[in-house]
Amino acid sequence: MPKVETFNKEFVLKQAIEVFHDKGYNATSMQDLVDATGLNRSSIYNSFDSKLNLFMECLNAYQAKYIRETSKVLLKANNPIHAIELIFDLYLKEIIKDKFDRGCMITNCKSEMANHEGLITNFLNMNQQSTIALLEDLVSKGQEETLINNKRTPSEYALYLYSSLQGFRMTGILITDRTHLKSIVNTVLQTLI
Amino acid sequence: MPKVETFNKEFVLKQAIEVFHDKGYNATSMQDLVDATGLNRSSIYNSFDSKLNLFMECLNAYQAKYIRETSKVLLKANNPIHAIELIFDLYLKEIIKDKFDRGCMITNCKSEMANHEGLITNFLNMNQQSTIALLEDLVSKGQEETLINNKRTPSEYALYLYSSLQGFRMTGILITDRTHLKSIVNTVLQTLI
DNA sequence: ATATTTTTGGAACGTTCATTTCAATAAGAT
DNA sequence: ATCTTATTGAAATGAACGTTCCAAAAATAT
Repeated sequence: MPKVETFNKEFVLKQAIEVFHDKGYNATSMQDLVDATGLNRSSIYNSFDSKLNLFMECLNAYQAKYIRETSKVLLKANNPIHAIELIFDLYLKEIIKDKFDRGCMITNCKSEMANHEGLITNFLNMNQQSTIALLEDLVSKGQEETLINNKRTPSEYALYLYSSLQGFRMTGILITDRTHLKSIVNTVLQTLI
Repeated sequence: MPKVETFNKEFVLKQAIEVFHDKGYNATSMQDLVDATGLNRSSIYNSFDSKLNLFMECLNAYQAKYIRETSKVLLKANNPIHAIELIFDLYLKEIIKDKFDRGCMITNCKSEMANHEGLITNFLNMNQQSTIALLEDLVSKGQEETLINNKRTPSEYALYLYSSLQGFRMTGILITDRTHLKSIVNTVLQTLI
């Protein structure tokens, strides 16, 4: 059969993510996306149906990138508490790397769109659930190895860490000093040991 | 002299805050504000100059309300650590009370607009500074009274608590179960004692 | 080469946006 | 009563919004 998709979808999503991450959903216009991707308006609608759907694909790609990087980081961890530290360090690096100080795209999306768009709220709930599950697993193993104290259950510590991660990302929007950020991480970890 | 301002500015701001808090800045239209305030378009522009300026006034009023409530709560505190707990409890009540689960208007604004609008970024920096200063003062006193441990400096703990507060507000957008939320607060406090 | 299907370009769709304009109305001050 | 200023109503501004449309171009399969 004939002409197959010619543009690089991965690249297009990467460019779209940059805009959405910077401006959020509502402040991003279709023209912004046309400019950023280099695609024609029609091509965007042909391939992504709507602005919201393109945003959803960006969210998924953004999440997938973090899942990949988290998995990579977990392999380097000596033990569960070290794994948790490396996860925070991953975000710390992201904060410092981002020269526009945009925070986390998923956290920003939660703040902007949660409880307004069904698809988005569902994505956010799934993201939350899997993040907490990962953390709970790490805490559970950490307690088995007596590296993490037993003052709270894995479920409680997981929720605490999830909440701390979000706060960390929010803080990183206005505070980008490595020392200050690392101090937050250390204080969070101090709770567990 | 002649006709003095006739509408209730406090009420108008309260109504505008409801909309901005719910939808954020960009998703709120001038028509939304006309509908919510009951004011005429022209009257809004007469009194507030622009959408952005009205939003700034809303932010200030919203912040002032929290400063008032925080001051009230601090009077009830037996000691500095109790004061910190009461501040978290204040937010906990807000989270549970809000039937639309909108999170904190200032945190949302940070996520949506920080590092884009100068006036907003300035407001957010001031808000951050005063919040951290309050927390640092409480931690400092708590350490003097040996209610808070000396593992970290007041400045470090203040930043940690500030970050935790933001995370708490973000978490409260999707998790509104009192038990879970209270568990986060207790875990944060456990770090200090 | 021809048939088939996708991607393009670019204009156009109808709405909605924030903001302005201006004459009419209202009300305290003189 | 009259002057002065604020508020109102309603329409109009022009730009920008997300989305659609369609003919032209491109590219694979036959």
